[in-house]
Amino acid sequence: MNTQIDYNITDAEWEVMRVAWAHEKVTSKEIINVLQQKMDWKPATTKTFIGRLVKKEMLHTETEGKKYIYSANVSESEITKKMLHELLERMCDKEIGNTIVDVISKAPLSFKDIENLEKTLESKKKDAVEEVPCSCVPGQCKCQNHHC
Amino acid sequence: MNTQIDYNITDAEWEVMRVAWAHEKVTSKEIINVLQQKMDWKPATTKTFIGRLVKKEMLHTETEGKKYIYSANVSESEITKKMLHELLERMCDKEIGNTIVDVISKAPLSFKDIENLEKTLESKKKDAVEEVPCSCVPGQCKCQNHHC
DNA sequence: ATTAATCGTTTACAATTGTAGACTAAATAT
DNA sequence: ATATTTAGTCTACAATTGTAAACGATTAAT
Repeated sequence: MNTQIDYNITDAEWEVMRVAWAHEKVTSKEIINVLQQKMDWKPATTKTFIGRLVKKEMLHTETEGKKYIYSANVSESEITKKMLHELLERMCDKEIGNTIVDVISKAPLSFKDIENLEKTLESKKKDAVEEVPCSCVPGQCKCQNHHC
Repeated sequence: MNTQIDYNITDAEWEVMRVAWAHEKVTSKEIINVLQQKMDWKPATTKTFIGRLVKKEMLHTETEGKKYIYSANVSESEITKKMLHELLERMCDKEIGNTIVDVISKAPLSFKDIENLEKTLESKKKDAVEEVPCSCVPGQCKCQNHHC
């Protein structure tokens, strides 16, 4: 399908992508402006990141005359979810529940959000288990020593 | 208090920390063994990471005779939460709710986890808002253009 | 008492990331 | 038409990260 996009994105590149995500189409000038404000980056700096993102195929370019118009090739939620997933992968599955509890307790949520979350939990009950099994390699989790 | 620990941890260093977190106290030998298995790292490689973590004060060393015993200076949940927080910081506050919905729908959860989450949501209703305000810089979020 | 195995420290080195100037070609302004 | 701004590409360079060998001081084995 798509020629295997490199989904790895650095912090700096993320700033650029956020501008792309905020607009269907952007010019480099707009990206440069926004990041000059927010990050205090010199135009050249932003240009470098744009270039790297194009090479990685995270940004798509359309030629309009000789100027380029950029647009994101991957959606924000796609990338965000992937990063979140990677982070949760690093911990024992047993701890994911509590971790989400913590996230929720600190998150700014609307009533509607809470409602959606409740619904999600409701439907989650169908595939819930009595006890989540440990997902770690021996030596990288306490579960292997004691009883968790 | 503590002399300002560098909380930035790389992927490779994380692997080392997981071994430290799994034991109250560990020797380098144990860390090296686990990661030789899991990551196929040469002992020297693991040693490098241990050294860097000690320098960053993420790992504490106790001298027992002439050997060192390592232990984590920062808890796993502390670091995990911080990383999660940083990730969520990168997106518009308005989207956090939906993002958590997604996380939950993919997470392995026990009945007990679900119960805890429901309780958390319940208490969250107290400080829920009608509409979460956008948290973005102009140009980095659609909220500034259209109405979200 | 030597030899061999360990353990922590140093040094090495390529790849990635952050930061940006310089160069070149095209577009605009005068 | 010529000067100036703009936009994309190239080059640069230090810091961080991944990967590991080499070295020096011990400790353990023979």
